[in-house]
Amino acid sequence: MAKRLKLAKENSERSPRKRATSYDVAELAGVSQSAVSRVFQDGASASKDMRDRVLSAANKLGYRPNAIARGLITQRSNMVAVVISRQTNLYYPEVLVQLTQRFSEHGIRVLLFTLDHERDIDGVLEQVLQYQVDGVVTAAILSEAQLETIENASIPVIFYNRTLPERLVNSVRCDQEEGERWLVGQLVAAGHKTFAIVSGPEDSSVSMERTRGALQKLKELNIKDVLIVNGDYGYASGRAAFAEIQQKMKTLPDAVIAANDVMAIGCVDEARETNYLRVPEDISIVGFDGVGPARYAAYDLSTVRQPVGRMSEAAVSMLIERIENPGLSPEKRVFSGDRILGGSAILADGEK
Amino acid sequence: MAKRLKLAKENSERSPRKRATSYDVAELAGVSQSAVSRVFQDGASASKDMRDRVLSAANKLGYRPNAIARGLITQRSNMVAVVISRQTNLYYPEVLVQLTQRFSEHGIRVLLFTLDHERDIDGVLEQVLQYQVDGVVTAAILSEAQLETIENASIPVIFYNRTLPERLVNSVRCDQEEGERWLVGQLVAAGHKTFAIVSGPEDSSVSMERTRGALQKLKELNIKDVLIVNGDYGYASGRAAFAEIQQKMKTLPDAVIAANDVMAIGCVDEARETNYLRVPEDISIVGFDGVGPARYAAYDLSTVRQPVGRMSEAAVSMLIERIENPGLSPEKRVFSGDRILGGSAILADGEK
DNA sequence: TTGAAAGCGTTACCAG
DNA sequence: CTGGTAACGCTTTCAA
Repeated sequence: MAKRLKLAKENSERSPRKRATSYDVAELAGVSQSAVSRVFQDGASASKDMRDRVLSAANKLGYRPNAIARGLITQRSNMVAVVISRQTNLYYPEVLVQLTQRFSEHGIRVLLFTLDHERDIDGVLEQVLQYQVDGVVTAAILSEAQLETIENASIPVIFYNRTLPERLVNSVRCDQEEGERWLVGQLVAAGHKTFAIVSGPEDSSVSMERTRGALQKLKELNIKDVLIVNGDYGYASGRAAFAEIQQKMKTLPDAVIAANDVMAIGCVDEARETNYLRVPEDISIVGFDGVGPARYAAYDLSTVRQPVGRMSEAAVSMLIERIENPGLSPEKRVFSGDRILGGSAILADGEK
Repeated sequence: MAKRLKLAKENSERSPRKRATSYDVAELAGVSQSAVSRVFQDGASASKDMRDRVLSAANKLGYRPNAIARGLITQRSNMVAVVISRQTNLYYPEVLVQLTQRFSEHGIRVLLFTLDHERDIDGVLEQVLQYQVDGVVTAAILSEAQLETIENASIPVIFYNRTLPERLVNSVRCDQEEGERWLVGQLVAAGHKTFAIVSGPEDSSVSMERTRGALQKLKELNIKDVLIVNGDYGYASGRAAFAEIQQKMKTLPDAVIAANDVMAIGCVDEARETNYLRVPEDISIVGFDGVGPARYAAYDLSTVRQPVGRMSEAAVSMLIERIENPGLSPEKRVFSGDRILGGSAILADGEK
C-alpha cells in the first residue's frame, strides 16, 4: 500500500488532470482507503469525526467515486441499454425522454443505441453485452438466437411494443390490433363501405400489427377489396400513398386507414391540396399514435393514442424488478390506446 | 493464478449465469489469460494457431470482453454523455438520433441524460462525472462553476446550441440571431410594418437569442412598439399567444414572429380557426427550426432550418478530436440556418 | 510469440 | 468502528 500511496501523491502533485481516487482522499484525511469507501456508501458505518474528515478531504480534491470501478466489483453497472429504431424516436420522441427520466429516478443511467432499421440489431446487441448493462429495453425485435444470447448472459430484457410469439418474454405494449379494430368498427358503423390502408415500413412489427388488426376487422364486417399501399411512416410517403390510392382505385374509398398519424396527415394534405377533397365530408382519414401534430387544428385526427407515460413507467418498473429479482417469471403488459374522436373522420361515436 | 482458475472453473460449472471471463477462455483454450486479451485486440501479436483456439473457446463459452473492466485499465470508457433538455428532444428529436449514430460509428456509446429544465443540471453533472465518460455534449447551459468542475476532471465538453459568453469553450451552434434577422429583414422588405413576437421558455437560451435577434433587427429598421408575448415552445402556447396578441393590440400586427415552428403553427391555427384570418394574406407568420410539421401543406412555414446533420457531425468530430488530443484549443463552429420561403408569410424574396 | 505479474479504483470480507 | 487485503476482468509491461 505504501507504494500506491506514494504513486497517488506524485500524480496529484504533478498533473492536476488525474482524477482523485479514494486513496488520495484517504491519505489527505489520514484514514484508510476502505474508510473512504464506506463514507460514500449507504449503510456506512463511520464515526462522525471520520466522516467529516473524509468528506472535507474529498471536497478539497474534487473526488467522486468511480462508477466504472464500482460496477466492476459490485457486478452492477447501474446502466441499462435502451435500443430504439430511428422510426421510434422520430415519430415518438417522448418514449425516450420518459424512459430516461424514470430510470434516472431509480439511479439508473441509460445507454442509448439507435438502429437505422430493425434488422441492424446484430452488431448493436454485441455492444450492449460488452457494456455489462444491468438490463435492456428494446423497441426493436430480436431473433430467437439473439434473445437466447442475451438471456444466457442473464440480462433481463423488456420488449417495448414488440413481442415474440410463442416465447416467454417480458413486454410492454399498446394493443395495436385492438386500436385498429375500434377505428374500423367506428368507421363502418358510421357508414363507410370502401377502404384503403396505408401500411408502414415492412420491418416494423408495430405497423404489421396495425395493418393486420384493421384487415381482420374489415373482413369480419364483410368488407372486401381493400387496397393496401405501402408507406414508410413519413409525411411524404403518406402523400404518395394517397396519390397511389387514387390512381389504383376507380373511385376513391370512403375511408383511408393510415398506419400512423404522420402518414395520415400526409393523406389529408394530399386529399385536400391535390384533389380538392374535404376531410371528412368527402373522405375519412384515420391514423394511429396520438402524436403532437395529430392535434393541430388543421388535421385534428381521429386516432388512437398510445399511453406513453404508463407504458414507459411499466417498462421501467418491470425491468428494475427483474434486475433486483432475477428469478421473476415473464410478464406481458398490454395497454389499450386512448380513443380520440377527431375531425378527420366521421365515426359512429362522434355522431351522437 | 491457480486459485483463480479453479474458481473460474467452479463457477462455469455450477452456475451458467456467470459471464465467462478471459480466464475461462484461457483455461479452455489451454493458453494464458494475456493471450486471450491479445486476441481480442487490434494489433494483436498472436499465432494463427493460438488465435483459432482462443476464438473457438470464446465462442463456446459465449465470451465477450468486459468493456467496463477494459475502461478501468485503459482509462477510456468509450462513452460520452449527451445532456439534453426535454424541449430539445421533443421539438427536435433528430438531434439525439444523429449524435448517437455518428458516435457509434466511432465506437463510442452515448450515455443519455435528460433534463426537465435546464436548471436541473447540477445533479446530472454529478452523475456524468461519476461515470467516467470520455466527453460531454451538452444542449443545456452550464454555469462557470460547473464548467470548471468538469474541466478540472479534464473531460472535454461541446456545447450544442449554447455558448458561454466571455469563456473559451467548444461549441457548435446555429446562428439564431442571423436567422431571425433575415426573417425580419424579409418581412419588412415585403412591406410589413407592425409586429408581434412570441418568445419561448425563459430558461431556453436559444429562445432568448432568437427573440433578441428579431428585436435588434426591428429596431435597426426603425420599427417600434413590438409586442412580446411569452410561450413555452408548445403548440397550445402558440395558440394562446396569438389570442393574447389579439387581445392586447388594437389592430392585429402585420406579422407574427414565433420563436419556434411549433408555436408558429399554433399561431396559424388560432388565426385561422378563431379569427377567420387568411395566412399569409391577412397576416404573416414565421417560425424557426425547420421541423417536420413545418413542411406540412396546411402550414408550409416560412422559417429557418437548423442544419442538424452538419451540426451533429461537427459536434461529434470536435469531441472526438478533443478526446484524442486533450491539448487542442477551443473552437466555436457557427452554422447558418437554411432559409425556407414558405407560404405562411409574405417575404421579399418570395415575391420575385 | 507467449506467459507472469502488476496495476486500474472500487467494494467486501475479516480481523482487531 | 476501523484498517488490511483480496477480488472484479481487463490491459500492459517485462522476461523468457
